[in-house]
Amino acid sequence: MSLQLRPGQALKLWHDSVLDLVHLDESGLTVRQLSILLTVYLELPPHTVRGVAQKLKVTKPVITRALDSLGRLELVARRRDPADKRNVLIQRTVKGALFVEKLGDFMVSRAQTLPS
Amino acid sequence: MSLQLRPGQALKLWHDSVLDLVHLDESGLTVRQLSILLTVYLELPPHTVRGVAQKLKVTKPVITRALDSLGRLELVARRRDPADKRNVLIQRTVKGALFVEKLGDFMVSRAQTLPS
DNA sequence: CTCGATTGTTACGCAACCGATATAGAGCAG
DNA sequence: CTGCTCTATATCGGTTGCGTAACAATCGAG
Repeated sequence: MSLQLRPGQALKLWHDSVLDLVHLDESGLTVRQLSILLTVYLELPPHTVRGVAQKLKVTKPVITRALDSLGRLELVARRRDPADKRNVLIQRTVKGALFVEKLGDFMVSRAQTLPS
Repeated sequence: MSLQLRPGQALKLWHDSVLDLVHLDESGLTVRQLSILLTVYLELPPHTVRGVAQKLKVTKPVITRALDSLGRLELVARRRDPADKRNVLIQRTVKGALFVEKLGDFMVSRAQTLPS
């Protein structure tokens, strides 16, 4: 089953949710950082720097720097891959999980207030 | 009529849409800039610097700088208010309208591919 | 073991953003 | 006109992000 959504609804939903995110902004997140965060929390592990870089179509240093920032905020963590020590595994954190969960709740409640 | 959306669906929809946005990224938009852009195009004019600043709960210089950037990208335009020349009216542009429209289309098509 | 390939990080120069403060221009009450 | 308020912008120092290029660590084929 697919979700039917008209452009006007979609944009309003995005607008409202982004506004919530800006208000929640203890962080100063970039669109890229947000994208990385959601990728790590929504797609199946394991996540490597290279893999995420390909997914976002950006260079690896971009991911490294974003992980520095997200790590400082404790929204994600890094760990060396024991199997192949060249790899870095991007891991979830409690704080990050709560943050993402809050984002989802915002969007759900915003969706309920959309005009038909 | 409200739109029923489960948290998992909402987050996946956001993830997919943000990913599209990052790919479309000729711009390097900030979450704040995106928020301003959507506000200008979705809410009723007129939009002033002060008004948008209140809406986003940020200071006015933040809006001024964001308008500099968005103006450089031709996504919005500025005009002095003839009635009260202290005000600056934030106006829409063709390029900005197309950009926002594209965002809406992305989200609509992403919504259709959501699992139920 | 050796060497090329792969992974992630760091270094560098540059541009953009931030918060806070100061400033310039316009309105408005008296 | 005078002074006070309001608007938006300019300025300052500091922080952060970017792209490119170099780098160290690790793997794996031969």
